[in-house]
Amino acid sequence: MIIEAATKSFSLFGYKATTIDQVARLANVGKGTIYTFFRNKEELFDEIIKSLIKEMKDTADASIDPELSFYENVHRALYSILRYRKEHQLTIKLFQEERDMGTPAVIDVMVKLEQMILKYIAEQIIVAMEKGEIKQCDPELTAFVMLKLYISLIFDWEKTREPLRKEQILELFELYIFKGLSK
Amino acid sequence: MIIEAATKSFSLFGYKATTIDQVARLANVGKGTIYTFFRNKEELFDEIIKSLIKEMKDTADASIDPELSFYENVHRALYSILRYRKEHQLTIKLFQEERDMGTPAVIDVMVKLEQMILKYIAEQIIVAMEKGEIKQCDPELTAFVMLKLYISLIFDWEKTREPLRKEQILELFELYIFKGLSK
DNA sequence: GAAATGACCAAATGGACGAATCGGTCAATT
DNA sequence: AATTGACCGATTCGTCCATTTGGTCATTTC
Repeated sequence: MIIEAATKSFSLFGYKATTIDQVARLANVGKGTIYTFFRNKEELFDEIIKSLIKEMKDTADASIDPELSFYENVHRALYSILRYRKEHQLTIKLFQEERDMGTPAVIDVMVKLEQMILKYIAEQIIVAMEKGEIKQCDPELTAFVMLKLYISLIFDWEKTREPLRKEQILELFELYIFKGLSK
Repeated sequence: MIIEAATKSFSLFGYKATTIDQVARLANVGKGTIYTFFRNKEELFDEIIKSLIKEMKDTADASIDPELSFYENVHRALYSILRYRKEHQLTIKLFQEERDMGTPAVIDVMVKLEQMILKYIAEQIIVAMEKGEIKQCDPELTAFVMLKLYISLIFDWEKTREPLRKEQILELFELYIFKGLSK
């Protein structure tokens, strides 16, 4: 009940604007009860983020299709993960709070989230290299480049221009990262 | 004298923290004098940014060597332009002010700066396509991807990891954008 | 007697409001 | 005709103090 109430409140109001009193009220428990299960507000927050990360990972895993090529699978996994930022209440709120207020606890969590995504991609890259599907490269750096390219295409491009369609993003991803511009 | 004093003050204190009184004092003129040459604070600022842009353009032009390949020239031009952000007092200050305070006038200017860079790269890309050096692609979008990749490699990567050397960046740029990861 | 509770505390936050500072004007001066 | 700084309204700053916040713990509950 506490986790459910806290998730709802964090999603609606963000980390800073969520008070323990409110979570206790929403969860129909006394305030002290929360502190028998969580050492403090941040630990409660971390617990919720832990399930969020698990959920994202599962979604990404589910989006991968062994029949398809590596680059298409990376595209699918990345796309499904990054859709969270745009469509899930909690991640939207946290993303805004990080940008607008710079709440330290939120920054911490967003860094963790990015690290998890990078680790996930890097693992896929290592497998693809072992299979001989792609050239030898630094997995960490390649994952970083892929993620940044995606974020640019999905979030930054839309700030000033017409949003790109899903297939367009796939094409661009293929063109720039896999095939290369050289003739 | 006014422009010189204003440039110094903007570089040292940023846009918001620079007062017209201070510029007048530094320039050894009365405050009213400034308003006979510039309609307001923002116009004075824009004038200074105009010379900054010209300076950046000249530096980029100078860094291009017709003997070298297209991708190496793009790398050189981008690298020299982006070095401004790291080494020039004024751009450093403005970059910080945009990130930390979100001063509207500064955001405006930084958007203009980015547009100028994108336009510059797009022009280079169009020429390279005409020469048949690279595949057909959307110049605007390609310029966008190149710039974002560069910014990621030069600024974002360094936030949490060992900075990349110049040659490393060149190699990565070649690998991801030009050759592609596919075998 | 273990778990739950809410009154309680120190610390952080947020208005309220007067003082100070800001960008910009303009009559007086050079 | 060009320059100036006193001056103006608007915004920001600093300093209160009342309120709220995260967290504790003696008391109550089952």
